[in-house]
Amino acid sequence: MKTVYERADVVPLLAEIFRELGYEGTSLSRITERTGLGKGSLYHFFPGGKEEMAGAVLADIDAWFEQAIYRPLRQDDARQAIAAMWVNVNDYFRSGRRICLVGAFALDDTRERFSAAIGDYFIRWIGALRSALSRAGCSDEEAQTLAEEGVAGIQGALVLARALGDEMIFTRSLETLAKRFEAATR
Amino acid sequence: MKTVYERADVVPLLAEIFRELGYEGTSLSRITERTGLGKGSLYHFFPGGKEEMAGAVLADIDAWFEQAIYRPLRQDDARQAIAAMWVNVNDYFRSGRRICLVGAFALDDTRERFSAAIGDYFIRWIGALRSALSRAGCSDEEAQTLAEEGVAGIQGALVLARALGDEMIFTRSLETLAKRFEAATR
DNA sequence: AAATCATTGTACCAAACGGTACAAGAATTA
DNA sequence: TAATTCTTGTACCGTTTGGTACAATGATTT
Repeated sequence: MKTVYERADVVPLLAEIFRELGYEGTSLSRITERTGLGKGSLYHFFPGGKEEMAGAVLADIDAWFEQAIYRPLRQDDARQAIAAMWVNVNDYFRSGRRICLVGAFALDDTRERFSAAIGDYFIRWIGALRSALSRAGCSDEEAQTLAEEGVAGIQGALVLARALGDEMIFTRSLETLAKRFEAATR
Repeated sequence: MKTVYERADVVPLLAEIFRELGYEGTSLSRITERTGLGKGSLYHFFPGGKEEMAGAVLADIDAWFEQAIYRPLRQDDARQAIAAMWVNVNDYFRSGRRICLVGAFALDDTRERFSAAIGDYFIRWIGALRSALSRAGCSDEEAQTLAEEGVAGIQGALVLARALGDEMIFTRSLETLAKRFEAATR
């Protein structure tokens, strides 16, 4: 028996599984089959079972967005951070081939289990984006409206891209949003 | 034993259950408990089981959107039909308390089962909206972009409203979109 | 009223579910 | 090397899953 994995190595694998199958659709047998880890290992790393696994995935996602998206929006040059956001988001979601797990969890009953993490994720995204827009010259009201429109637009573009099996519509939607932001901050 | 229900009476009940729990999260026991119908009745109306139930729900949704949203957008006065769309969509989704089942199905593996119906729903919505925008004076390119932005914006607003447990953000997002459309069609 | 058809509740099925127990092997420390 | 801790595979648990069979009752037709 080998000691190959650490908890941190498993989380990204779990993330991909939850993304594809959803919370209820992800069974322990699918997890063992796709991670190669038996139930022994799984319950050793995540004593709380499936719920703890999904929780760890959400925390991991949150940490990534915090450092790659939110913090730059709050601290760095506003226009540059916004421009970087479009690029990073397009990469992160693989041009729409990958979905937003937080958004997906929000849509069904799974939300009840993780409402705090789900709410936080979007509150902080909108807040960080609003901060950047304010610094870039938008009025408070305009910054709030535009920030909500941007985040909602990304989530909607993911739905559309998956529904139509079309990556181009995702990238195109981001470009449209980017243009709106540029028009409002010059 | 009574003969109360018809197939058509069950479909809206099923729709609400699938909306709340998702496809995988919806078990036959939850269905029997919330519809009051035993497995006997259920499999009598839907011999194909859960998949046929969800298929019937999607067909029902599609029919509603066709008559209430798409057809007016294609046939009636363009500006009026667009204005009516925002109102009808806000009502249909109960200000964001209700989600779009088609969008939710698109996000996870459930898409594989119903990809044709899911794709159709969004293609026809975008197409109808583009038609109205064109008739209202938009260029072909602008109409396409704006139609995609509108449908994506609605889907994203549903995600946000559910994630934040906030109805106002949904209604507010629709108003923002409506203003964009008005600015582009005058 | 007899016969037919539509509807329904109950009992049942094998398979899969999430989770637990635990002994045995690996890695680390003493 | 001995003791200890960290990992892992396997077997097992009770429950729930989607689905089937079928008899019994309701409504409808003849």
